[in-house]
Amino acid sequence: MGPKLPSDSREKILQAAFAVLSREGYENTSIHDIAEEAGVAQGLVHYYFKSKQKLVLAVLFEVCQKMNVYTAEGTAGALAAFENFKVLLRTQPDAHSLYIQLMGVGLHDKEIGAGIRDNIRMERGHVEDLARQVLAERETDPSPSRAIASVVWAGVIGIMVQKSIDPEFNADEAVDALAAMALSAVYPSGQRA
Amino acid sequence: MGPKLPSDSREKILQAAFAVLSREGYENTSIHDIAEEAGVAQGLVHYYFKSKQKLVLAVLFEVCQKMNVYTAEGTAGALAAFENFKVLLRTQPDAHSLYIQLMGVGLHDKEIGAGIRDNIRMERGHVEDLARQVLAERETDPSPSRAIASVVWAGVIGIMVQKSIDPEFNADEAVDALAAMALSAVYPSGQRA
DNA sequence: CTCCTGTGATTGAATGACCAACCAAGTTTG
DNA sequence: CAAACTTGGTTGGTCATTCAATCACAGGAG
Repeated sequence: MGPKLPSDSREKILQAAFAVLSREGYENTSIHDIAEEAGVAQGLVHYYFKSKQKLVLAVLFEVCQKMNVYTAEGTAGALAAFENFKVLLRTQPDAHSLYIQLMGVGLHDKEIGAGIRDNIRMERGHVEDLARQVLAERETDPSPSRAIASVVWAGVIGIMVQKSIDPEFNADEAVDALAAMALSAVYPSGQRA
Repeated sequence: MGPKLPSDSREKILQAAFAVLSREGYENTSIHDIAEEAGVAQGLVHYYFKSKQKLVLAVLFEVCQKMNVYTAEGTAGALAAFENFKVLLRTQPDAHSLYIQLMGVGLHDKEIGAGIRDNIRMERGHVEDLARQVLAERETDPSPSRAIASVVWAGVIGIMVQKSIDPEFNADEAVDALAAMALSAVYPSGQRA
């Protein structure tokens, strides 16, 4: 028999919380349900996570880690990230569904809101870095990279939402169009008056 | 004393529900709170709206009406819509906040989900019509209009989300960039004005 | 080798609060 | 008067959190 790590139950609870939250939805999920899914007693959930809020915060952190798409740099990295996103849309619908829900919760829960906000800022920052690298490769003005990142990340969120809510939504087509628009906008031709 | 319209209380409840839901959040809002805000008895809420779900559905319909941005057609209509959206971001933060929350709720509530889904499809359809008009004005292939609409509406949702969650988000810059990308993408790739 | 004991892990029941929905009785209005 | 409207209390249930009690086990004492 392998050694019984003290964090074994903690991990089971975390996975169960993710499963129940994404399956049943935030407002339909009780600590009791999570404990049942994890196969432990209700009290143990509060032993490892002081409150429901802290547990959901830990789950949010877990979800964010499942959504990483950055595997390379420069133009190739940008193209790869869009491809990775298309794969994630197929393989991680639960994580996306839960993320969308926690966005809503975060609007009125200080801690969860801070978690979501930090995640969005970080992701937008990654996109901005990629945009700057692409612009540098083309030896053009790097100043629009922030605006581009705002739009690209908005598109990512919006595609996630439409895909989650509408099963008929053509996500691949949308991602391809977003990629084309983003990479053509990086050219200096898109200047505004 | 003015004449007491029978629909007066119903309207008061609807407005109160919008106010409390957007201020406190969905899972922190009870029928009791809404009745108190409206200045009526608890039972009256169930008299006019059979259930909490039906009430929220009516509020969702109300919210969607506050988010209309289409005032003209063709390229001018598209530009006007983006400008109207920028105004809405400043004037209707409550409606946007509530809409985002109901997106999350709709993922696990059949009726609210159907309401959100129909709204998204309709909005995307409006954008697609505008895109087709713009492409027609330019006498180019209208086939990419669906993909463009998917990306533009994704951008709209994503900008709403980022603006609601992050007070420091520069929404005007993002909308301008989205407009520029959308209107330049309408050109067939390779041609530049 | 056995017993003892302290500590963290785990249990399940109790607490106190809250809520959606229902209802029976009152009020207004046409 | 009858129908629509309004009231506020009741009901049956759920929930997060707390807590006292039990368990597993490691390691020191005898």
